[in-house]
Amino acid sequence: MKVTKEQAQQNRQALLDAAAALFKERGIDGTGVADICQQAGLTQGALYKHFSDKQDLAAQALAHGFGQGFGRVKQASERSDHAMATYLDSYLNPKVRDDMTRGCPLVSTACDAGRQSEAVSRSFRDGFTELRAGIEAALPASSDPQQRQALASTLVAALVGAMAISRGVVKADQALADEVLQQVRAVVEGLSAKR
Amino acid sequence: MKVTKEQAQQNRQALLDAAAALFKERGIDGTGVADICQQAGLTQGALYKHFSDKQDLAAQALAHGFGQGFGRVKQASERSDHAMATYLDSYLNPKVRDDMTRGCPLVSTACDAGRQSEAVSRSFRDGFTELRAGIEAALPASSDPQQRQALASTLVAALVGAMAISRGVVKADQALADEVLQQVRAVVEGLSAKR
DNA sequence: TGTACATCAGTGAACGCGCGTTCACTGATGTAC
DNA sequence: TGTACATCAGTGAACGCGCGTTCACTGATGTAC
Repeated sequence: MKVTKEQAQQNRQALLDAAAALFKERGIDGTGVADICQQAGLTQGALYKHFSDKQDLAAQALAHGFGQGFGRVKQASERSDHAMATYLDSYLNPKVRDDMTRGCPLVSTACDAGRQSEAVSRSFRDGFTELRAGIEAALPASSDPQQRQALASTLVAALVGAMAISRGVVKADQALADEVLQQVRAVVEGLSAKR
Repeated sequence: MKVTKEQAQQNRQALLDAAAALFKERGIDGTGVADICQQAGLTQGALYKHFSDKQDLAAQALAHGFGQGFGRVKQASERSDHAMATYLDSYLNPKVRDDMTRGCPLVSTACDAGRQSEAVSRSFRDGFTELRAGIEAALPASSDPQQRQALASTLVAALVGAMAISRGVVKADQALADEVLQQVRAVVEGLSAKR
């Protein structure tokens, strides 16, 4: 039956929430639309009233996921190195590693994104450039703006890589998974404070 | 019909070759066993005479993929910083980015590994520790061995993250994808030469 | 404000398809004598 | 060296299942008068 406009919008958000979480947890190819609809409390037919197909949902869910907190490096009011330390704690966190649902979409879909549609790639790019800009802003001023952005790109790559690797090895070797997180945390903090 | 022992071993290798390539290209969840068997020139039944199930094949194919070249940072005979430069060229290469088949298994399965069996995680860990040891050996001697390993972990994370990000954004923005590769290459080279 | 009705978000069953896995069977291999 | 036969890698068809997507239908919403 028909439903109020507000209810329809709420249902749409529920689908995006469920999709964002499940795609992060199980991957895009590893998640069925039935699971998403069930978690959102709707039937499968309803999904196709909001999204043209699974790829469209994936692209919008990825963008939705970025909008939920990982883009910004905390408040600009704090001192920049302290803000960075806080951000690193929340990013390279063992608890976040063990609950993919809570992690940065950049990590969960890093490999997925290259294998999906161009729309998914666009959402992924937007998420990356936003995060890189946040990291760059938290870096101390540099004489060479190009070097500053290059460093920001490298730090983001290190964060994403470290979390992906930590997740990859954790089932086989939890000590190593923790070690990688700590090591990268220390090195990245050093690099972002320097100068 | 039965086949010589040598032929059986050859068929097994063909399955591992096909699986390693296809899993890298399309992901573990995105690849069907039928595709693998077809590429190896065998029927699906044959696969189960060599591997207990798809997870077993995935774990062994991942290990097989690491054995094909990405573990070692070139010859130890070269000067260490030159060896590193050569390695970075081959690793953070736009052509390798565009042909996942040729890339490092660590990148292609970084997200997959966390979602698969413990056996897959073990293969992933072995590949990571091997690559990290290679990078560490190519680093200049340091007074603090712990710092040296931490730097090696961070550089590997940066390489893996950079390639994954470059692949993620390339469909939407090729210039950005190339830029990330170059920026991370420059920063990593600087970090690995220093001191 | 009250009534008539077009709209359309959501339902739920069905579609064809490809998935991972199994299994009875084949027939060359390679061993036992 | 020659023969008999157990072994087993590989075949190919079939299994049940869950996938993404479609569609005729429902009925409350919200608009037109």
